[in-house]
Amino acid sequence: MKQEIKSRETQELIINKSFDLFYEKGYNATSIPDIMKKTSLSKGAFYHHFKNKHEIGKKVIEVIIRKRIKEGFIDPLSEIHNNVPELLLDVFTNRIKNYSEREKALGCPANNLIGEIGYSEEDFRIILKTLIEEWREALIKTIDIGKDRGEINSKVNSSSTAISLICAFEGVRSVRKVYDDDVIFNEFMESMGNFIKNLGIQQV
Amino acid sequence: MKQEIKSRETQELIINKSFDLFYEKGYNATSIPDIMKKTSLSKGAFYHHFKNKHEIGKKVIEVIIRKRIKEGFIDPLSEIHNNVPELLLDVFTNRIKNYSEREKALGCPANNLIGEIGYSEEDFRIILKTLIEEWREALIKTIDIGKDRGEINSKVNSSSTAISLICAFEGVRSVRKVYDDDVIFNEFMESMGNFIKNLGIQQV
DNA sequence: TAAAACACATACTAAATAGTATGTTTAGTA
DNA sequence: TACTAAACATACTATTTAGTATGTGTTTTA
Repeated sequence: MKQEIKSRETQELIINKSFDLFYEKGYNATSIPDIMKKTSLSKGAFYHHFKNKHEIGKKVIEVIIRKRIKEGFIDPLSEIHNNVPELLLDVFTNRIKNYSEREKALGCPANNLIGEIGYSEEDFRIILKTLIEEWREALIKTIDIGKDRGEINSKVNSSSTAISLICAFEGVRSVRKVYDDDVIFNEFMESMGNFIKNLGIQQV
Repeated sequence: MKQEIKSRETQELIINKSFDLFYEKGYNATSIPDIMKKTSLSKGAFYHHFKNKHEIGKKVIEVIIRKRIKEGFIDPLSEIHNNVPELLLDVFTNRIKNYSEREKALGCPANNLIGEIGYSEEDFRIILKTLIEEWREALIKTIDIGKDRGEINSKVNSSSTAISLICAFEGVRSVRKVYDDDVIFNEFMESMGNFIKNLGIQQV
């Protein structure tokens, strides 16, 4: 039993440090020695727990990145007692204000990985797709609730709106990376705010 | 004279092949031997014309990526005889339909680079920022013309709208990378279309 | 309590990589 | 026509890398 706990702790340590480095330097620019230096463990420890770099990449996406999306963007949608447009406004704009400088400068971990992988890492693509789909489905549900309640115009296409919100959000986090100030975020929030508010207004 | 021409041709060849590989595999995953294999030239040729990998990275952004943004997104905005919302609709949605499978799967080269660089490549960041700024300024001008002509609501914030258009567009191209079909593009275009159309409608 | 299994550490290999040093050929020049 | 320099090619170095093989102490189990 003691061994099992130790093993899991070590695995978690390696996964966490891997995420930190992938986030900071990117997947390709991070080596296994890099990771193990951060854990203060040896290379033997890495290869005891994981088959290769590709596998830790998958684990990082499946565990850490998934958790971040769930806790940061999906779970907050359950605060459904709020008015839906306000809820969306909160998740997609207000939240940005609370990002740390590090998070602003480094952007979205999932999006960075998407940018980095080409045709190459097909496995990563599939997992990332699943994460986006989960996010999208949660958003669609929320928008549909808003429609039922009359808070969102019934003519709004929930699915296309959900995807657009995700895309726009991933887009700013990406574009913000090349800036060194918050101008882009502020301008984006204004426009995004209008977009969300318009979901509730009768359109032509 | 003959030498100068040869030299420039070789440099262009190296830059072009570098772009192809950066686009397909990413910057970090592309090695100089990789590049030179594509050019059928030797390593000596590379280091004769360029100082190191970092320098070819800068050149690729400054020359190729800049040209792509200019020709694909800035120059078309000069077709100003068109109605501005329609012009935007064309540049930001219709254009997507004409992308090759390769371009759909690989996403936006500029955005991929942004995703890949962390704090690390500060030089790249600065150049990419300049490109985005040029794009944004062109968009602001276009939107302002639309306002003057009464095609766009005067209450619309040109600057924040410009950034949002760019962000949303970069966002879809990124998100599309994890999918293997055009559903995301189609859904995005619908929602983006509404956003652009709303620019012309009196808002509350 | 002996032995098997586990959780690592250490030492190594083989390949790839950035970059250099030194050719060799061709084009410009005095 | 002799010299120089540019445009490469070839050969090499030093480092980093992924991955393996093998060791050692600690649990777990039979």
